[in-house]
Amino acid sequence: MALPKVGSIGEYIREQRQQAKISLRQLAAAAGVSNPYLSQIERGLRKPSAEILNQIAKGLRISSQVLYVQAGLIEDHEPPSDVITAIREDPHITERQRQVLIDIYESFRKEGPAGDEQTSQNAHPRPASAPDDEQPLPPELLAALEPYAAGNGNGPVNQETKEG
Amino acid sequence: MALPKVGSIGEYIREQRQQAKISLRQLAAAAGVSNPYLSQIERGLRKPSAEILNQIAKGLRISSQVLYVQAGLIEDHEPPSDVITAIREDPHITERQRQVLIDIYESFRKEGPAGDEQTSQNAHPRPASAPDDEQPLPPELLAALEPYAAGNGNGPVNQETKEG
DNA sequence: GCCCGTTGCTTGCAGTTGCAAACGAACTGG
DNA sequence: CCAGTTCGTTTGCAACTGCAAGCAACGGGC
Repeated sequence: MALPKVGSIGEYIREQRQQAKISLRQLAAAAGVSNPYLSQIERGLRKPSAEILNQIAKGLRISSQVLYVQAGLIEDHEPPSDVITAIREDPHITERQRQVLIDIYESFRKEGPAGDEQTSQNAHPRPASAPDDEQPLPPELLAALEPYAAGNGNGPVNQETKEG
Repeated sequence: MALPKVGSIGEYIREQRQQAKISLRQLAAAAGVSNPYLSQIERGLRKPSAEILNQIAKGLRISSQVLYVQAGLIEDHEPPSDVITAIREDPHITERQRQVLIDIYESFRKEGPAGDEQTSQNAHPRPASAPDDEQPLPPELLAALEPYAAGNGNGPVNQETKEG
């Protein structure tokens, strides 16, 4: 995270644009906004909305989140060091799966305090290619997890709020 | 179709608010916006800016990112999974545990993409209600995980490589 | 009947976003 | 010198956000 803290979102955009060696108009075209408006944004005369910000991020080929954080529209993004938070916020898994993952993680934390096992913390970790071929997981273990994977079976998940 | 989902974000907010069992005005106050404006947002008559969206997310106690994705302001494909990233960067667990967690998570993603629960993203994990019938995890399952919990692979101060 | 508090919705208005058009400066080349 | 292009900027205006104020409906207490 060697990015210098830029007070203004506009300066950051301009920096990124100049690093990419593209003109203001080129970025404006790529982002789908007008050149004058982008000029004003970069100089801090306008406060772009999230939609525009998202388009600019696309045009710059950078993460929207990074830009949002720069704009102060997103909290400091703590996930990088908080597995529990990431699991809690993941919209792709069911509530049941969430709970199972958290439980397993916590049991791991209790089992073995790994001490100082530091790994390379890259900004873009590789997807799923481990250099050493560890066996993924025994099928029996995954089979044991399956009933949890589907939540409570087939009923619509609604057991959450059982307090009228 | 630049903004066809203006309505969906409002619906989502309303769902989350009603799940949290708070009134429109209460959320408006918690989010620091006016009640009429929140009403218009929920009904899809207004497109809230990212700033307002962030405040509403805070008032709802949900992640800003989740709301932004719902609003279509963040591309969902950007982070393959914040959970994976968080697991990979967690220094408290061993490499072995990391792999197990990732495997389980990915198996969950494959198992239950049913997509029937996505919207009930559990805004308030538990305001102040009694815990329901979610058993943490059967001990047998944790027991099955134990051999993986201690798997070192690279522990500097540890017994030598005991292949499991 | 009446009053009071809460719910959500509608209305007018200031302030802002975002753009089309036009501008001056710098560079190319005839 | 003038014509052509590209650069970032400035200007005037339509459209929008976001709010203060006010509205009708539901329910409880006297």
